[in-house]
Amino acid sequence: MSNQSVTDCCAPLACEPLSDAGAEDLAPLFKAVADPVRLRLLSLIACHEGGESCVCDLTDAFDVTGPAVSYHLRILREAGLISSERRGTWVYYRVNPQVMARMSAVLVPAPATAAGAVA
Amino acid sequence: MSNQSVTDCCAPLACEPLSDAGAEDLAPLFKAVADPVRLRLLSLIACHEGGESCVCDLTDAFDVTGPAVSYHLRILREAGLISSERRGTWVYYRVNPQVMARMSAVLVPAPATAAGAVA
DNA sequence: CGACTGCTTAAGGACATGTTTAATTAAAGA
DNA sequence: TCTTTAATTAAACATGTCCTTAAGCAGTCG
Repeated sequence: MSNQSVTDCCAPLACEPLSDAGAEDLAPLFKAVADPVRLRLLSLIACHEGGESCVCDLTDAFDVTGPAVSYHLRILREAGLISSERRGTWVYYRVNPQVMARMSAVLVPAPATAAGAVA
Repeated sequence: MSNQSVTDCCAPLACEPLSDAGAEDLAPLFKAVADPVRLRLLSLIACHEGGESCVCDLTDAFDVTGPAVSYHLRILREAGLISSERRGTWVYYRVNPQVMARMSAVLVPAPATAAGAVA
């Protein structure tokens, strides 16, 4: 009830027609995820022990140069999907599960005509 | 058990590190959805009575030219998110719920350390 | 301080996206 | 067949995306 603005701005696409504003709001999130490198980065961070990952780990994990990794992390960060924290020399990233949940919820297919579905 | 290749090629991002192949496979799906016009198209089709929608309805529904709608529908179709069928003069589109479900499932946040989660 | 590691920013260019107008195909009807 | 409506395709152009190399900034350690 508190932070519904983050977790559910929009009903699932299949429930009610998405408004123009809702679409403009949602599209950048999916755009951030619409890249193989960023999908893997997101996954690596999410799966990493403690739920966070150092950039150096990410850079080592696949065949992408340092600046490219930085670039993609910035895209994800600016979209709100991940957040960064510097601790000493290293920078750690962790995913924002609320945003992931919101994206996931929006894509859920038609709710199988469950009880009480009015819209 | 039958068509798992469609519905769950990849575990949720937060469950196990996405492979390179998995990322290349998934990215085009999100790319297709990473546009405000396409998000609204998808939503309009999914919500429309009977689960399908004529192109003319879609064109009328918002401020986009015919060719632009055709372009975006093609992107969605080639990504496998929707399919088209011509009936007489009109062409009807409907969404493919399996693909939606797959995308939704991949984005689901960490499974709350449920029982038996081995990955 | 000075050199070093970790990461980000900047500038550049190759390639992809999304829009427009004009032309084209597909079906229906007089 | 000729017109009309529905929808797609083609060509052209403006923007955006993502990579690379080179430079910059933030910390650590000797």
